[in-house]
Amino acid sequence: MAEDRSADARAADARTADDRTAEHGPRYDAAALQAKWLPRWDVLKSFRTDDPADKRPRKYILDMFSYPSGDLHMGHAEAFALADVLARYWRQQGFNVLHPIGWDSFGLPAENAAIKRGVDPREWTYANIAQQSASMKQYATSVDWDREIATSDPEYYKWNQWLFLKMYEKGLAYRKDSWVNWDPVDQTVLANEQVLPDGTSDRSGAIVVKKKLTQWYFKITDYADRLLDDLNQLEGSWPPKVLAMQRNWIGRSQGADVDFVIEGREARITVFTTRPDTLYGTTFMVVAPDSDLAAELVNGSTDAVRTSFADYLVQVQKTTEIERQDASREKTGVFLDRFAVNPINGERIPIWAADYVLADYGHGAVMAVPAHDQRDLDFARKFGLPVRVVLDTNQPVTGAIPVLPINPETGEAELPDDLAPLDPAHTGVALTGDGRMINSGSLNGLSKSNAIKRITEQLDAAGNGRASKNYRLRDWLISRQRFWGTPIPIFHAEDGELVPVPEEQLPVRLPSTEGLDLQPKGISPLGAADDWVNVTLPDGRAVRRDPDTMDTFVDSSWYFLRFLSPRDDTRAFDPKEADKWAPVDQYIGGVEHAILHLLYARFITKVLFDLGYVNFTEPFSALLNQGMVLSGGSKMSKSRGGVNLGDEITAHGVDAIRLTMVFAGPPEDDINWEDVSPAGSAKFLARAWRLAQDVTSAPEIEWRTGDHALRRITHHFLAEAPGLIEAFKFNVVVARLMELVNATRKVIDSGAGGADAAVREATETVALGLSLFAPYTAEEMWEQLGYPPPVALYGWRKADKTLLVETSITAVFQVDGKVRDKAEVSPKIDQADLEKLALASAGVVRALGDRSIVTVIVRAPRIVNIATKP
RNA sequence: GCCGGUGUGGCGGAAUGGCAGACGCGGAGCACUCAAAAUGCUUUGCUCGAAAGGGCGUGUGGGUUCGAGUCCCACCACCGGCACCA
Repeated sequence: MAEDRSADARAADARTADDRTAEHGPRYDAAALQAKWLPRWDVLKSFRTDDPADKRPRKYILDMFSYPSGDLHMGHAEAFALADVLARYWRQQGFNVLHPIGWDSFGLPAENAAIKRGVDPREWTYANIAQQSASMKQYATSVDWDREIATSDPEYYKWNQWLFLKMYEKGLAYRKDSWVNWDPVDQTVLANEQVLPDGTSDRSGAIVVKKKLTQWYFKITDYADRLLDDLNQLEGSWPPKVLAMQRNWIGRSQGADVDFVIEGREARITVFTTRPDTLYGTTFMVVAPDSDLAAELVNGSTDAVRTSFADYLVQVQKTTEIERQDASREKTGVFLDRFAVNPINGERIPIWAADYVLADYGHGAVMAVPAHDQRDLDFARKFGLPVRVVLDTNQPVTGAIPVLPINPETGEAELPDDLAPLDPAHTGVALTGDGRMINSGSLNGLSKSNAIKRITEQLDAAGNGRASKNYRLRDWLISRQRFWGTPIPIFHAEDGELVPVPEEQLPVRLPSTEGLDLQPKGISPLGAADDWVNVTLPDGRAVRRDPDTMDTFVDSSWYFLRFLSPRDDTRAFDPKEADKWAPVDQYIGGVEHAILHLLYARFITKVLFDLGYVNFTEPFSALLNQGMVLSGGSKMSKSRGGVNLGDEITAHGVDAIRLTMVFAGPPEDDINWEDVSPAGSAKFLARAWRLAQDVTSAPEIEWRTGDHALRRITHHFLAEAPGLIEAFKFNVVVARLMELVNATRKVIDSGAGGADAAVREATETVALGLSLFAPYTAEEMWEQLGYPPPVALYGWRKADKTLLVETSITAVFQVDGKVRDKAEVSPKIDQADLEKLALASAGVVRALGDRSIVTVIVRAPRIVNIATKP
């Protein structure tokens, strides 16, 4: 083996060995660096952004603020490391960067902990905030601590109440009595967005039940179209997944409302359908059994129907949400012995009640077209209802309108022979594809989309239908029957009148918990705070305060604006500051908020736009979803154990943990902590740090005199890194830094030594680059190199273009696409010379053998490919 | 079922249509050491071969191209979201 090694390598072996025994120099000590720099940075306050005269361009970099439920964990460590890279990067690029921090400090965990320990939620919350902010400072996030906010401060939640009142004025906050999601463990209502797909609460994990209650709602459905359409603006700067999830959640369907006359009922029943083209194929109607409509229709029916319906309703209400959503479940239903009239052909169709129709979507009733809708077909086959095909899916959509065979007896088009085998009545498979209309009067021959257009016009003209849209999105239920939240600023008069709390009386502060039982019991604990809840108005009326608190997602729906003027006690935020800084240029957070928080924040931003407080309609111009940190393949949490951030920091140092987070892979990807090496990161940091120890030249040294090859590597790094950062390829930047460190090490050990100018230049570049990821190490290096702190405020250096020009290039010679030889050539070599060189090279000659050349592709100076045949 | 995403060494991952596997982890060997740790150096896709040098190789199958991890078509697998939403 030893024979293969170069003389240089052996010399290096010997030298490093000697150095180590001889020197006993200082060792890299992460804990010591943290202890040294943290207090100094505290004094410097380098990341304040409050100078109104600052003329630099601005960037607003924000990570989703954290819930102070304990100390920081690995998930925070990843998110904050990533966001901090961007904040520090843009600062280096000459931007005035706003990177604030705050605490989403209202909510159930504080309240539950308070109940458990018998203390005020305030104590628990603010103790946690103190602990987390200390950890965050140690973690060296480059934030402006002067702008720190906590949503549980009255100075903050006052403005939640202000926002509520504004929305109330505009009719966007309203009360209604409705079926709501009820969490039986936390004893509070939940928004739809907080119910997981398996029907459990996202907080407590309890199976959510339905309860009929009067609650406060925000009218987010008024904004459904804008929330959906404006997603197009975010295309390319938000993750496709989040855009898809939001679109899905809003769930807009286009179609038509169709009015059906009901026998024995004055008012018509309107149904929503996305397939008005199939109106001729409607053979029955279905209403949701739990709708008011069903109850009313049953009332007007026979005793027998009333009995069977009552039984059915009991059965339906016993069904859990989870069972109900199972599409493979057998269809159930009862005939109501009532009839509707199809407006297009006057046909009399029976009305059924069945739980596959939902009371709170559309109008709670559907026109059933079994031939072209699978659910209707399943129902029709179960209960022996007729199936009529009105769209021939065998016919091509384009081309001449086919001539349809007419049955002379009925005068109707017959099912074409080739369609008969597909008859849904027999196959049980609905025909949902496109084709040509049949059995549909004036629609015959039209394609699906043309028929939809035509029939909608016809219905509209006749006054019994119109184009219509429906949404999956529901209004946002914001009341919570819990203590630790923003009180809703409304008085209830005895006659039921709602009296908004006058703005000048805000904030409506939470009372002391003294004497209050916070134990969840289904009604808000605030209702029992007699002194607080009972108020006499100036006009002498005795009123009661609304005892509920707001969903904490109200707090987080506008907090990014509060950071802009965090101490302003005259308004929620200063619109002038909003003009300057907002919207957020880069938002960073977990994908778990893809719908909840992001949808609400987008909604409130649009409301504030409509109210004239901001001049933009989307709060977050770009979004990055960091992955999760996993341990043993599953998400880490306090209950499940896993890796503890504090322990990791103690073992490897803050810088090594931060570096590990960014080096692990692309930011969006999950990190399996077992797959990465914080010890390896620490080793690299020590290597980088040692470079600064070894530099012996003074800061004034002339770069140009240094090692040329190393200078080229340095300047390639300077040229390449910014693009990589902006593409979020932090891991690649770290890799390039490692290469730069390795190259510098080599020059020190086996080249010009620590006095070389290029060694200083490279080491300074390492410090500047490293300051994005490992602030302590970078700061220490910077000081060692002879500069005052903070390294974070030194600008990025421009690459010297003359050093980027290649002087020699490795040309690759291929035969039939396989590399057979290489040669060092001038970048200016011309095509003919390169071809000659290739054809003459030993590797090419050997590979060619006696094969004959078909073509030679030359792309000077990089590649020659010779295509051959035997 | 619909929508979004991802498939590259033992592992994390890199690669404007032009040398696949940068950088790191892990492994192997060596140096230093009484020894170990730490550190440094060398090496490391699989495979045939003593070597020189071959063959294979980016989920599968096709296609475009002188040339495909990258572009196109059709699949497969996995992850995530939605789903009796008319």
